[in-house]
Amino acid sequence: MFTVPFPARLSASSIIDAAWILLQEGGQDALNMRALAAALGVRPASLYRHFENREALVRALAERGVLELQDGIARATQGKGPRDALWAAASTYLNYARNHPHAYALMLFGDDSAQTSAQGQSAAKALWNTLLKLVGDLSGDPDDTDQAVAFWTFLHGAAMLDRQGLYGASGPRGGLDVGLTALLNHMETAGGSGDPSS
Amino acid sequence: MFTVPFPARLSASSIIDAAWILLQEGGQDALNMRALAAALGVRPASLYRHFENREALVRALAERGVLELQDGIARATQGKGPRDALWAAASTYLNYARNHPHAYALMLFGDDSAQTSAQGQSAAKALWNTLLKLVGDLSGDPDDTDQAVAFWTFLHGAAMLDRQGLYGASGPRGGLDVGLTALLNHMETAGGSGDPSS
DNA sequence: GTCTATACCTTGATAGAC
DNA sequence: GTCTATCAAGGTATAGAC
Repeated sequence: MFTVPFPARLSASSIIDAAWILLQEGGQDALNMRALAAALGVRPASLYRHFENREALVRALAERGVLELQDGIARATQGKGPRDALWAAASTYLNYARNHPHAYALMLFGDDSAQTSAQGQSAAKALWNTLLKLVGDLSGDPDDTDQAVAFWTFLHGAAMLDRQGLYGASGPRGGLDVGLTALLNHMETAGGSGDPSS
Repeated sequence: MFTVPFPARLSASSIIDAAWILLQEGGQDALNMRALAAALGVRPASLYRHFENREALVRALAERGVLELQDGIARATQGKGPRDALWAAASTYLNYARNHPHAYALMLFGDDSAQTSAQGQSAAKALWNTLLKLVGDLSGDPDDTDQAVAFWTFLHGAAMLDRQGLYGASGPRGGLDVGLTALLNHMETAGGSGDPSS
């Protein structure tokens, strides 16, 4: 008579926590409703009382990842000069992507890993604004989209190549330092986007 | 009596051609054995006489993509000076990724889009050698791995962000030009990897 | 709110007739 | 070499009892 379902065994946050672990350890494939239910000691059907479907769950995970990464960047850049802040942001970004490869992919690619996804757009916008401000602090142009695009492009490329192990056994070596140095130098010397006429 | 299976309706190359179209139009999801058989006017089981399994087919497609891209770069850079050649290579690379987004992903990510894949490694190595040589021609160091890593990182990042539509409605704007300019300038001025002691 | 039970779908792949 | 027929495995999701 004390096996009535109170208090609830599940909650949105406990599900997200378990799902996050599954994602972290086995990627998207490991993140399925059966495995998730098993990890929580519950039946798959029970999950649908807390999340309408798998997509909603994935959305919540992506949001969590973006907030974590943004928070990490904010903390790493606090109190630093423009150039140091950008360097710290890059380092934080790449470390996060390396330590949470599946979450990083989930944030930017969403569910399918093809085409544009809603949470990908949202995550991208959030990260974009974060990086844009930092870049503006160095280049002097508070809306230096071109330099910010270049910076983000480089970071994302490094995150993805690293994630797939495509740098090979020797890793990126000094390539990331070299690239970042080149981009930051260019920001400092070039000032704005390079086309003041527009 | 003339419906005997000669001459064969299928061949490895006709299958690859059809698979390439499916991949191009619908991505990996559209590339399944049923759809492929239907596109060829044949039953799914018949495909297994020509490819041991789906993975072998994907491997062949990845190989085709790498060759196409390498060939395009070779042609675009031919007869150009070092800096122009690198610029042309970048342009060709990004155009290829934009025009064949699914094939590009297949080449570098392989089947699953998670973890390291065999054809990903192979494709990466092939592209790497192509880019390494071009970079060496500009920087002066024939084995300037750091600069080549930076260059490739940027290209891959641009290809992936573009592919996912994450640059937003306004696109990368001048960001790609800015980034490439920064990297090429750095190659010219910095000479080697920057650590002649190693 | 969780359970049992199951429907339903989409895959890749195979056996054996022709 | 292609066919019919079918299996096995994996997934999301729902109805209705408790």
